[in-house]
This record gives sequence, C-alpha cells and structure tokens, in this order.
Amino acid sequence: MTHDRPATAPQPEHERAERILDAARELLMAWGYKRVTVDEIARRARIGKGTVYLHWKTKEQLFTALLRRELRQHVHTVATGIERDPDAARPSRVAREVFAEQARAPIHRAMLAGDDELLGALAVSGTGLPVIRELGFGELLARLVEIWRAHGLLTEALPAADQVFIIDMALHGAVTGGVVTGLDNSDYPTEHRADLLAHTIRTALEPAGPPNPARLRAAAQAVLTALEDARHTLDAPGLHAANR
Amino acid sequence: MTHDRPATAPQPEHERAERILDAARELLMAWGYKRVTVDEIARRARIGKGTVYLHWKTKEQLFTALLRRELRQHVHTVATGIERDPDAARPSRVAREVFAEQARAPIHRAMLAGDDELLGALAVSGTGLPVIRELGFGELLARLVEIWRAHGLLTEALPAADQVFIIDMALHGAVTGGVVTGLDNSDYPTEHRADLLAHTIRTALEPAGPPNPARLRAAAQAVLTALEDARHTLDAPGLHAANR
DNA sequence: CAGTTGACCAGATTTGAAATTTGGTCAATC
DNA sequence: GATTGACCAAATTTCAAATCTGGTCAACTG
Repeated sequence: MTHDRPATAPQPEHERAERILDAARELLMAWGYKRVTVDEIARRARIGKGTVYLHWKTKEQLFTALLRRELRQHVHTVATGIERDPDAARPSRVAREVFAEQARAPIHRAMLAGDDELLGALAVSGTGLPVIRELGFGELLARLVEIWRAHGLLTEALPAADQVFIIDMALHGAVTGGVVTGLDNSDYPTEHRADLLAHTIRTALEPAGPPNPARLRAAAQAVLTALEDARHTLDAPGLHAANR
Repeated sequence: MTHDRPATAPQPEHERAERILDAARELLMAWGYKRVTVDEIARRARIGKGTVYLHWKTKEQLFTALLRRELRQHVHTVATGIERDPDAARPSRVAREVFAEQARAPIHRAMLAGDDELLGALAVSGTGLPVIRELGFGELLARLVEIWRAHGLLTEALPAADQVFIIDMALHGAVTGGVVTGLDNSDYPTEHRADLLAHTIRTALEPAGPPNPARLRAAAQAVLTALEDARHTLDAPGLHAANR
C-alpha cells in the first residue's frame, strides 16, 4: 500500500459504503425491499455491482446494515435530547421520543411494526424474529429498565420483566394502532398520541411525583452510557473485514 | 301458510341458521376464510347449498353473521361476570376479560388483531375498516367510557376520547404483542399478561383507591345495560327478512 | 305449492411451463 | 490491487389453459 493512510483522513471505503447505503435507503422507501435490486442500488451509487459485494456478502446484509444505521442515528437523537435535558431520560419521555421518531421515519416505523410491505423478507429475520429484535432493541430496553429502576425512575413495585412487557405493549399498541384508532386518523395528531403514550407509561410505571434532580442527572448519565454502548453495538460491519 | 306457527315454538329456520353457522365456524377455524367453500359448509350442515343462500345473500354476509354471533356471546360472557361481581365492571377488569377471552378464542383474536390469515377478505370490510370496528366495537367502547366517567370509575383528568385511545392502544398492544414479546413466548402466561394490561389501564385511567361500592353497583348496572344494547345491535340478520 | 336442492354458469383462482429478472461470482480490465 | 459488468443458476413473473367456487334457478319433493 502507498504509505500508511493516516487514521484521521476520511477513509474512502467507508464513505463509499455510506453512499451505497444512501442509495439503498432512497430506493427502499420508494419501492420496498422486495422490489429494490442490487443493480439499481449500484447504479444510483455510480458504482459497479461487484463493488457492492465488496462491502456486504448479500443483499440482506446490506439492508441489515442500513437498518442498523437508521437505528444508530435514532439512538443518537434520543441521546442528544437527554444531554440537553436530563428529564428526557425518564421512561415516559424516552418512549415518547421513540414513538415520535417512528411517526416521522417510515423505515423506523416499519421496523417497529414489522411492516411486510416495506421490509419484505427483512421483516422477520432468518431466525423468525422481527428485525428490530435481532438488532438488539430488546436487550437495550431491558438494560434501560434496570438503569431506571436502580435510579428510582421506575417503581420497584413491579418486576423488571413486567415493566419491559408493559413498555413494549404500549409502544407497539401506539405504533400499530388499535381497533378504534384508524392509522389514517389525521385529526388525532401524532404529538397528542405521543403524549398519551407518555402519560400511560408514566402513570403505570413511574413513581408518583417529579424525580429528585440529583438522581435524575445520575440516571441520565447512566442512560447515556447505555445508549452509547448500544450505538457501538450497532456499528454496522460495512467494510471488507466483515466479508467472508 | 299452514296456520300461524305459535311464537313460542322453536323456529326451525332459526335453528337451521345456527347449524349453518356452527359448520362455518368449525371450517373457519380449521382452514381460514379463503379456503372455506359454501359447498363444504352446506355439506357439514347436511343441507343443500341453495338453502344456505336462503339465509344470507353472500358468503361474506354469512361470515359476518358468524362474527356477530361470536362477539355477542363474548359480550354475554362479560355481562355474566359483571352480574356475578360488580367489580368486574371496572375498565381494567373489562379490558382484562376481553384480553383473556381473545387468548382463548381464535376467532375473537383474529378480529381484534385483524388477522388476514384467518379472516382473509373479512379482515378489512368493504369500507376499508377492520371488521371488529364495523361490528360496533368502537361505539361500544366509547359508550362504556362515558358510563365509567359518569360513575367515577375513570378520572375526568383526561378527555374521554383520550381514554378511548389509551384503552384501545393498550389492548391492541397486548393482543398483537410487541418487539420484545414473542407471541409464542409461552413462559409468559396469558393470565399474567392480562394482569399487566389491567394494571396499566387501572393506573393510567382509573382514580386512585377502590371505588365507592354504591357507585360501583350503579356503574355495573349502567354497563350491563350498555352491553345488553350492544348484544341487541349484534343480533345478526340470519333469516329471510334480511334477504333481498 | 312452499320449501329445498344440486346441476349449471360466469368469473375468479390456480397451475405449470416458458420467459424474464435478479442475487451473486469472477475473469478481464483499469 | 481495486473495480467492473458479462455471466449463470435460481428465483420470480407471465400468461393461458385448467380448475374451482360463489351464486342462481329450473326442477323436484313431500
């Protein structure tokens, strides 16, 4: 190789991987997994098809990497909110933010809802699990619950597993809508639904009254660490190393 | 006609309609809407196919009548529970019972979840609404919420519409399961999930502390009336009168 | 003749084989 | 050494023929 490339310089390979993912993202939202072809992705990225396979072994791995990136960015958004205001680290606030983000981002919603139309074969992974679960969402939620409990942001009246279940249930219900709630019911704004989700989780799981500011800050710190770890876990293998 | 048939005598037509619905029910659970043929229903009911069309104009109307009957029986179950114990009229208890019933009865679950596999074309009605909604489930829930509020079984801190949304959201989430919750997760018993749903609705929507016994009894009475009305509404047109 | 039936039909669905598309590879090229 | 696109096997789509099924109604029954 021509001298060692300084680590600080932008790695062209990584940049290219991002470009490919950008192209895949556009096409995914426009056409859905099934109808997107690797050829078309390569064309959009102004690259030969073979080059795509220099980055990922299969189409599925490429898109998994994309979903990881989406989730990673979302985790970053949540983390930023918490850095700005520790109160955003409370369970109800985090759930609210996840819901709100889902309403904005079609891909994120598809992951949470297991949308077969958009994700196609990706909706359930090879092991039969929903992608979102495969991506470690469950583990992250479980860890957050432990942190929240340790810092008094969740009651200890209920076992942690039950609290995970309730958060999961409420979030899923809010995302996929119910019997009465039409998903197209646009006169019931997203923000309002998000508030109701937050209200539900707060009253069902959080201790009464506002949290102690000092404990809240400590909790926020721990949550940020957990999110940072999750982001690290989500660092998608996108280069040669992962191949073969 | 040969004399007027006394109204007290069992009407063979009605009995026959029930037999047809029984046959349809068995087949629906075994094969799903799409694969059940009217021929097979007639055979099971030991009746000519033409006779089926003496009762309902179309296959879809036949199955809608079946779903109505299912729902009617379920409403009856809930009502019986309330007659036995007025406490069962509380929002959290009703939600719990609906969830528990859904776990037992495949058809009921399919209606709540909008299961395309089992209900096929029936999952969403002609107007694009989930069947369950078409059957007046939404209206019933809205009416119950009003009753609960009037009798102090629900806070007035939240608008009624919001409470409907939350109940709907929680119920739907519990039924369809979330990201973490595998639907096959058999080591998380139905009864326990039902308890968690009840807990969520109780803490999120009901006033703190046990309800005043006198008011509870009055509320139970009003709820029973509403259920009775719903049952009446659900009386499926199953005879000639509805034809043409 | 009122009530019931199943042969019948048009339209929907399924089948299956040929034609096309697409994920993935690798020899040729830069 | 990195990149590419022609190439291939396998998957998917097409499309017409074959089959099935919802719904009707003339015939039949008691």
